[in-house]
Amino acid sequence: MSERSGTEDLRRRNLSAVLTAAHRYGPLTRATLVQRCNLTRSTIGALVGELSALGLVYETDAATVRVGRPSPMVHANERVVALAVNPDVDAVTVGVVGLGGTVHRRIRYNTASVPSLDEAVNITRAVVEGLSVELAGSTHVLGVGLAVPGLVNVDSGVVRLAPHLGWSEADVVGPFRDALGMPAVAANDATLGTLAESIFGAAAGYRDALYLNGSASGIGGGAIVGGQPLGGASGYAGEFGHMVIRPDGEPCHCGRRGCLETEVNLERLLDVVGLDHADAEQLEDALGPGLPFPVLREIRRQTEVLAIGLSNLVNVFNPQMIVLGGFLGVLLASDKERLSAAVAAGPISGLGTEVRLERAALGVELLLVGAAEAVFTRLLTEPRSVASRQESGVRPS
Amino acid sequence: MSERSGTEDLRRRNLSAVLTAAHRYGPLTRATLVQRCNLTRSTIGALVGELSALGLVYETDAATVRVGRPSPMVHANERVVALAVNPDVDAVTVGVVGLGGTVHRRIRYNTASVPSLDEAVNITRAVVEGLSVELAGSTHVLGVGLAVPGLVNVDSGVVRLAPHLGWSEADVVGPFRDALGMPAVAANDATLGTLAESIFGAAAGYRDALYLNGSASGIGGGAIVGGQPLGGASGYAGEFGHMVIRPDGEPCHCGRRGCLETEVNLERLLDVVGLDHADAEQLEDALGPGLPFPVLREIRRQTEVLAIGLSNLVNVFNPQMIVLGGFLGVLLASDKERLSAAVAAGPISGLGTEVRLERAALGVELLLVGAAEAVFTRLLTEPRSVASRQESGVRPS
DNA sequence: GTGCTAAGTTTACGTTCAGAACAAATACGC
DNA sequence: GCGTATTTGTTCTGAACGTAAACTTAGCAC
Repeated sequence: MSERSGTEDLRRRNLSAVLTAAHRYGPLTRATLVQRCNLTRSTIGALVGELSALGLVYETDAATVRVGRPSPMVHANERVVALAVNPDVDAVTVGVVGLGGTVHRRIRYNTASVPSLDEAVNITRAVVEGLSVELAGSTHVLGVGLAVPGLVNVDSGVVRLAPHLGWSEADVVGPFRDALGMPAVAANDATLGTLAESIFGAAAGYRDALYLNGSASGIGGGAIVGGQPLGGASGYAGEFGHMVIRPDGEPCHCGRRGCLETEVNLERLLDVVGLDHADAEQLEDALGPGLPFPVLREIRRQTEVLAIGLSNLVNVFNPQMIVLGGFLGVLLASDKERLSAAVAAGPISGLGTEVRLERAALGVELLLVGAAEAVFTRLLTEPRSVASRQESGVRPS
Repeated sequence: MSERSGTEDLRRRNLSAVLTAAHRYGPLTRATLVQRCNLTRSTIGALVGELSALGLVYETDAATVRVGRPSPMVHANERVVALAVNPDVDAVTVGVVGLGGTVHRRIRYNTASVPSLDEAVNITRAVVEGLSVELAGSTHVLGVGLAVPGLVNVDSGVVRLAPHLGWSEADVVGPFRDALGMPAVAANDATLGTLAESIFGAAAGYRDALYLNGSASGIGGGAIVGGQPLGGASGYAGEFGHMVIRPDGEPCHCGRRGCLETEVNLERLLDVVGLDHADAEQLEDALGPGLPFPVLREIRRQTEVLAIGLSNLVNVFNPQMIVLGGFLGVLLASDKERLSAAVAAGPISGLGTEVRLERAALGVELLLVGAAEAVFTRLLTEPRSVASRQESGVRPS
C-alpha cells in the first residue's frame, strides 16, 4: 500500500528489470531485452544508456551472425562488486563477487580455532586490505554480505544464535560496516545458498523451489516462493533441520527429540563408512558400488527419513523442485531412485510425482554468490541508488 | 521480467492501491488515502474519480468532526459482488459477497447425501436463480469463487482429489462457468480461509502468518508469506494435515502413518467426550471446567502433538502469528497456556516466543469471504478490467 | 552493387503524477 | 456573528516517461 509511485518509479522499475535481466541471465542483446522486458526499442535504448552512464552495464559488439543490423551485447558490469564473507568453525572465507555473479576472488583463511566475531572482522579486514589493489580496479564496491551459519535477524543485522561459532545476540553488521567502511548485510548461510541456487544454480528459472543443505553442522535450507526468497518475519525461516520427524527419537541439541538433522546426519554416515569427520569431502568417493551391508542400511535409513522430511515440505510448499546440497546431495546421488520414489509416494495424492529432485549446482562459490546477491539486491531494485558514487562507465577490456 | 510497463501501468497500480485500500480497510477518507497510498491530493482525486466512474467506489459525506474542510468517505461499492460456493459433504453453501467483504446473503442448501459435481452445480444454479432479483440490484456480478475441500489446481480449475466429496480429476471451473454464465475460480477451502483471515480476520495486518483449520475432514491450512498467500506451483500448498509427526503412528488415509491429522483429530476428541460426530458444534460447550481425566488426557495429548506440528511450521516459516480455526481453535481456547508454552518452547532458539497464537475471527462466513476474495483479486489488481461492463455508478441508499 | 532485414535512433505525442496556487468548508476565538 | 486558522478538495502547469512511427544504420544474400 505504501509503495512509491510517480512517473520516476516507473523508470526505477524498468531500470531494475533491465539490470536484473543482465545480471541474472548473462550478456543479452538489446533485442532480447526488448522481448524479455516487454518494452520498445527506444525505451530499452534509453534504459541501457542510463545504466551505462551509471557504470552498471557496458555494451560490446554483437556476437551472433545474422541478417539485419547487429544488436550489441549488454553486460552487467562485473567491476561493480560486492564483498562476501562466510565465517565458519575452521575458516573465514572472503570473496569478491562481480555483478553477473562472477566470483573474482575467493580467499579461504584457515583458523586454528573457532573464530570469534572480532577475529572474523579482523581477518576480513586484513584480507580485504590485501585485495586493495584489486578492488581499486573495481568501479564500485557496493558493500559486504555476510553468510552466517546461524539465526540472523536480517533487519537488525543481529545474530541471535550461531551455535557452532559460539556467537549469540551479537550485532554482526555493525562491526563489519565500521571495519570495512561500507554497508553490510547479514543473513543465514542456507538462506543465502537458496538464493544463489535459485538465481545461478540448479533452481534457476523455478518460481517455487526448496533448497536443503546438509553439513557437519546440521541441515539448513530455504524456500523460493513465487520467485521470492522466503524470509519470514525476521529472516529466520528455513530451519528445516529442526522439523521433528520422530518425537521419541534421538535428542537434538535444540532440546527436542527426533529432529530431521539428528536422524539424517553426516556424522552417522561417516561413522559407518569409517571416515574421520575431517574427510567429509571424501564421503562421496567412499560411497561407490559394492558397499558393505551396514553402510547400505544406514544410507537407506537416512534416505527414508529424508524422504519423510521432504514429503512434509512438499505437502507444505507444493514446490516444482528441490535442490539438495552438501551430504544431502551425496545421499541423492548415491541412491537417487530410492529417494525419488519415496518422495514421489510420500506427499498426498501423488503430489510428489511432480517434484524434481536436483543436486546443488554451485560448489564452493555457493555462499559467496549468495552473500553478494544479498548486497546486490538493493542495487538491482534501485539502480539509481548508485548515482552518488557515479564514475565513468569504463568498459573492461 | 515480463511485466507490463508504460505509463498506464502506473495508473493501474495506483487504481489498484486505492481500490484495495477501500476494500480491505473499510471506508476511508480521501485524506487517509493520500497518506496510505503515498500520493498527492490531486492524484487521489483523479483516481477516486475514475474508480467512481467505473462504479467500484462511491463517496459519502465526511463522518469525522474536525477543523478544516471535511474529507469525504470513500467506500468500496458493496453492490459489486462475487458469488461464493462451498460444496461440502452434507450441504452446498452459496453466498453473495460484496466488495469490502460484506456477506450480503448466505444460503446453506442441505443435501441428503454427498453431492456430486453435477448436483453441486445444479444446486448452485437453482439458488442463484432464486437470488436473481437481489442480484439485479448489484452493479456487477464479477464471477463465482469455489471453495473446495480438496486439492485444486488453481491454474486449470481442476480438482485433483476431494476425498470427502468423492470428486477426482474433475474440471469444476468449467461447469460452474457454463452454468452460471460468469467467470469462475476454484481453490482449496483452507487456502481461501487463510486468505479471508489474513484480510478481514485475526491475521489482518500481518505479513507472515499461518492458518490451520481442523474439521471432521482433517486439518488444512495455508500461509501468508510477505503479505501474499502461498500457493505453490499449482495451488496445492498448505497441506499441513499430512505432515508426518510419528512415522510409526496410526495409519492415515493418505497412505502414510502418523500424519498430524491422524494424531490431532476431531473424531478422537468427540469419542472421549462422548459426543456424536454430528455434534461438533457443541464440542466447545462440552469442554468446560471439571473434565474427567480421560478427556483431559486426550486434550493434553492432542495439544502436545499439535504443538510439535506448529513448532515445525514456525521453524519453517518464522511467522508472526498463527491462526487456529475449527476444533483447533477449540483446543487453543481450552488450554491456551499449555499450547502457547509448548509452541514457545518448541522451535529453535526461542523462536516460538515471538509467535502469537490466535483463534480464527471469521465464523461461518469464512469460506464465502475467501472464495469471493479469489474472485475480487483480478478486479483489485486491474480495476479497469471492469470497464467493459461499465454502468452508472449508482450510489446505494 | 542492390535489395532485404533486423535493429538502433530520432521525434512527436499521450498519459500520468507532482507541486503550486487557489477555493472551499469547518472549528475556534473573540 | 465575524474573522482567522486549518485542513482538504480542485485546477493548472510542468516534467518525466514510455509508445509509435518514421528514419537510419549495418550486416547478409544474391
